[in-house]
Amino acid sequence: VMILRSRFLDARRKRRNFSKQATEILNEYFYSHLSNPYPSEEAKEELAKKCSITVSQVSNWFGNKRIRYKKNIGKFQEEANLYAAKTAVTAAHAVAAAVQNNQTNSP
Amino acid sequence: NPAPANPTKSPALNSPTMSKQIFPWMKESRQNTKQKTSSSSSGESCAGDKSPPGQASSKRARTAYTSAQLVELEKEFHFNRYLCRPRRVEMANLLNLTERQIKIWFQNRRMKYKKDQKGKGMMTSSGGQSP
DNA sequence: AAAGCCGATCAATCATAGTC
DNA sequence: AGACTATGATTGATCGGCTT
Repeated sequence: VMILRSRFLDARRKRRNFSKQATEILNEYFYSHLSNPYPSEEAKEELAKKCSITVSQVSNWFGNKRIRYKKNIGKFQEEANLYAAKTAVTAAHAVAAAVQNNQTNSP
Repeated sequence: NPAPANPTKSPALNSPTMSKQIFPWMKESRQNTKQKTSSSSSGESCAGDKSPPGQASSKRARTAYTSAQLVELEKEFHFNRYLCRPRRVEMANLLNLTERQIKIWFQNRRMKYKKDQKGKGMMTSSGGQSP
């Protein structure tokens, strides 16, 4: 009903995609918290700063991501593995650093 | 939803091809978390709540408000950010919406208003560009 | 106890950007 | 150029928590 219901009162025009780095950061967080991808307000603020976008945009991103992910898990399988591997490497580096640090100043 | 105790805390997923589980948030399509033993129309105090043809699910289809309805709602919102009960009943009849819908609309509108106010208010000294 | 509000989220949809 | 897909934003409606 009332097709073309408004045309006005719709400020969602002129949208721009986020930068590649921003999407990278958001995806990294999403897939490294896949068991519970619900960032706290503080986490959102931090992400917003890193991505140079607003907190609302971070919320929108996670909202869209969650819904679309669960709607078609298979479609994101590839992406999921990609980021899973990436964070695994990061974690490995962290562990390596920790181990080394532990050896240098140990009893 | 009591998240199932996660046995494996931080598995060292080595192989790049796996590790996909179906965590609880990926399930349940809303309107289900609370399964009371018996099903009954949610206690609504609003008159005129039409139950979907037949019965079954309460799909709560996303009703598309007409521009006329939105204009009236917006006008009223400018007058009062909050609605008193009598006025709400009046608008429900006028716009052919349930009291609940009016109430929800005002709640959402207040949230939107607050969000808008947040965005404004901080302009260092640069103007907008327009290529 | 019940009704309303808030904050977060969901889910459907809109409109545009990007791809082929 | 046009169809199709990806993606950011909007919004009616729900859920849980807290207040009146």
